[in-house]
Amino acid sequence: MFNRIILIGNLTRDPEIRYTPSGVAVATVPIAVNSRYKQGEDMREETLFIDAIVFGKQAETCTQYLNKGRTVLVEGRLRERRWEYEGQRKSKFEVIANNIRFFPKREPAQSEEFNQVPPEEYSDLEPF
Amino acid sequence: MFNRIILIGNLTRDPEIRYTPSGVAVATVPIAVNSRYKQGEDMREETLFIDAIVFGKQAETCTQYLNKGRTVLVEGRLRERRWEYEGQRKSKFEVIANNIRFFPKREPAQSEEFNQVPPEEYSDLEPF
Amino acid sequence: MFNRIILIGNLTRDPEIRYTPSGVAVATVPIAVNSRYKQGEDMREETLFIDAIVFGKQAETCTQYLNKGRTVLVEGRLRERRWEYEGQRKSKFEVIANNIRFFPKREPAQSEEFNQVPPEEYSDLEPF
Amino acid sequence: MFNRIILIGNLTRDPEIRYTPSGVAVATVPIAVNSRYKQGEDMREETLFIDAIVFGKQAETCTQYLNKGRTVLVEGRLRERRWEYEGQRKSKFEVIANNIRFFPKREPAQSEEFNQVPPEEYSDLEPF
DNA sequence: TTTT
DNA sequence: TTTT
Repeated sequence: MFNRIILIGNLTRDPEIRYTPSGVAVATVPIAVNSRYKQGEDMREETLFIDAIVFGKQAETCTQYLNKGRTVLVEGRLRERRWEYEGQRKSKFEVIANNIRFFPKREPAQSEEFNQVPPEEYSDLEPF
Repeated sequence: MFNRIILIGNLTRDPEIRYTPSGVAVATVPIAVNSRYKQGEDMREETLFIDAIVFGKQAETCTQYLNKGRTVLVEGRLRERRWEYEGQRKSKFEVIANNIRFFPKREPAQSEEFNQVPPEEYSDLEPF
Repeated sequence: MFNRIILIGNLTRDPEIRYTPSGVAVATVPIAVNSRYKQGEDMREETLFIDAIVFGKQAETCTQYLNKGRTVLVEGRLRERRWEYEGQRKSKFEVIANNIRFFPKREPAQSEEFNQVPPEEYSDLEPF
Repeated sequence: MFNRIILIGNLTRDPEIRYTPSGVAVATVPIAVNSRYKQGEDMREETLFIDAIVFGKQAETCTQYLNKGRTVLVEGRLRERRWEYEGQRKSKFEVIANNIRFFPKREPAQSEEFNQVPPEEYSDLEPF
């Protein structure tokens, strides 16, 4: 079947790296993705918080160059990881990344936003 | 920023429809997305279960034509809905769909699978 | 930067395979992608014809299992190949595929279309 | 079927706007998308030049705010437009955009590149 | 637990 | 015809 997700967001913390028993690097890159959409008449904001999981050489590059606040594009597949903890069923959604790209560091003065043309595509959507 | 997800999966139940106070149709379309990927030497299978939320005329078309087992392509954005229930913090990931497409009904005899070439793209990935 | 294209279409001919000097298999998979969109009041149809270029083991699998009429999903990047021929500048757009998936063969009797809900997302678009 | 393309690139010229007989704004936004990929041992660069076609209010926003050199994300579908000119068959590939986003203006001094981790995903690909 |  |  097919499972593809593409996100652009900002790191909410520095990446964390660990290594599998077989020695593969695995980085966790926690990001926030801001969206705006129309809800009837007014614009809503919403933020998605999710971790990207990055492997191998890319994991090491992430740890080396990225830190809190940086903007990245992440491409991969969505998965829900499930486990038990003290008899509790736990679950977490993550993006298993096969591709991550770094956007230029933002200049402190450069407050012009990552601009977004009003998303007409969503104009019929979003009740709740 | 940017938040795009594209999934192909099978309905795990019939869609459910409801209407917002302002009369907009909202359908919940629960799907299962099967993936295969290499983990070191062996192939793993994994299934993502998630609801697509569809609005307006598309919601009505889904309810009318789709049922359990049907295959769909869903395109939209990922969001985490959060709420409180009896003092508990709850949360659920969903796909807010701006586009849904129906695949042909599978003939009962036609058991040939939605085929998938071994995803070389993931060959370096996936420790856990 | 970022260059991603995802198409679902039907093969217009059987795939063709060739091998690079270094022995890598390269398959050409020619597809037709049908779209419908609103133009003002009426629905338009349009078909995109393009070749997917597939490498390695996937190229061999394509040649082995696919033939004219089969439906595939292709994911990759778009590129324009340019060359000279008899003093003429030639060019061709292709999808360099990193992923190709096979849909089930359609049963002859099963004429129900790969259905498409009217794409509200394009409702404001498309003059020409 | 399904036809989706997502590109991030730089404007090679200022956008141009025109209006259809029915008064809909149509902007042409010409972009260059740089890619790097491995070809056997060495890294190759390649640039895709293509026009994004943007409609309605988004067309006007593009003309107002974008100019040569700016970076944008474009999402839409690929199409080949065909016509005759002086007995010659002409054709042009374009992206019919349903979504365009503006990236921040780059500071002149800020020469740090839109960074790209070596795309392991393409490591098996690209003979030619 | 949250970024801009 | 090309951007960084």
